[in-house]
Amino acid sequence: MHQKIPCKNPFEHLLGYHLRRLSMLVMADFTEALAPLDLKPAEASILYIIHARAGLTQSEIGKMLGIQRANMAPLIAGLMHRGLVQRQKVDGRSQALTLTAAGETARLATIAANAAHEDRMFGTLKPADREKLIKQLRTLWEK
Amino acid sequence: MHQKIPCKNPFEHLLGYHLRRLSMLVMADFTEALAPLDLKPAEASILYIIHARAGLTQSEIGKMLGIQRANMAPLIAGLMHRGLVQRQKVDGRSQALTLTAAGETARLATIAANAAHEDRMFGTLKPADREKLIKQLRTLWEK
DNA sequence: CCTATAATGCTATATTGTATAGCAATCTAA
DNA sequence: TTAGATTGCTATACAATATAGCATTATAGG
Repeated sequence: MHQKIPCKNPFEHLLGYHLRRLSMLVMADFTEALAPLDLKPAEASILYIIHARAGLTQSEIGKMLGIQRANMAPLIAGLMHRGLVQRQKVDGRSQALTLTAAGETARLATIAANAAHEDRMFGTLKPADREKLIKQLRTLWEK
Repeated sequence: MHQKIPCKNPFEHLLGYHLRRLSMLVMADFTEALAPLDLKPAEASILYIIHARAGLTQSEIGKMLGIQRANMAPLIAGLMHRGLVQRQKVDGRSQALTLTAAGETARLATIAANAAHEDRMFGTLKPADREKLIKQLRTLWEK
């Protein structure tokens, strides 16, 4: 038998625990940072993607972001209704998505909000550590 | 889950993005690892805490885990109904919580499941990197 | 002591994010 | 040509979380 060390916080040595706590904190701050722009995180992500890869269909975007087809429908409908996104028939089913001028304006605003948010959350890390952390996290979740 | 489409990813340089993707992946695996034990992550966490700090009230546990008083009530009721947790009056309001024998058995099972889960998720990292990562994440979310 | 305030446990309800089922129209491949 | 897959969508279900309010009890100040 090995010696047991009394531990007040039983999660102290669990990576998953700290990961989740930080992730929740960061998401809360991100949500708050986007609120003045009247955008939810998922909506902001969609604007990002459409800008980077204009012409994708909403199903493809959903696959990239891990959002179901069924849940993409009202999201895109909302963005279109607000004039941030427009679509164009590709064939009888698919519709290519692009940002409107207003959508691009909104995207630029979220870029700024996001940068401030990242600094708020991770500003205490040196840029090199920040970059290294990104690489570490990415290799852990990608494949 | 979802298929990954080759793309230039506008989130590549965002720490918050990778943090969230990894956190979601890890939570999904954790939930799956606990499923055979018929425990949800929150329930497992509660067993951990009660073991480490027997005698706490459910409100205090809630504060430690970030769970509202209102949401603790059915959680604790469920654990008691399953005979994993018992309580004892402290005064007219508060009740001190302790694990039953069955609760301790369940806790030990989750410890094993959790260890396997952490290895599955983070096993590619060297122990030193793992420890460093924990410290980094903790300082980012705590205080 | 008495009383105002706070804490505890709880119910009921709302909100949110996400998951499932199924449908009509359309495309694709055998 | 036709079986099967894909797209967009509606409706619905579910789980986690948030809010409001209540009865009981504890605590602190006068």
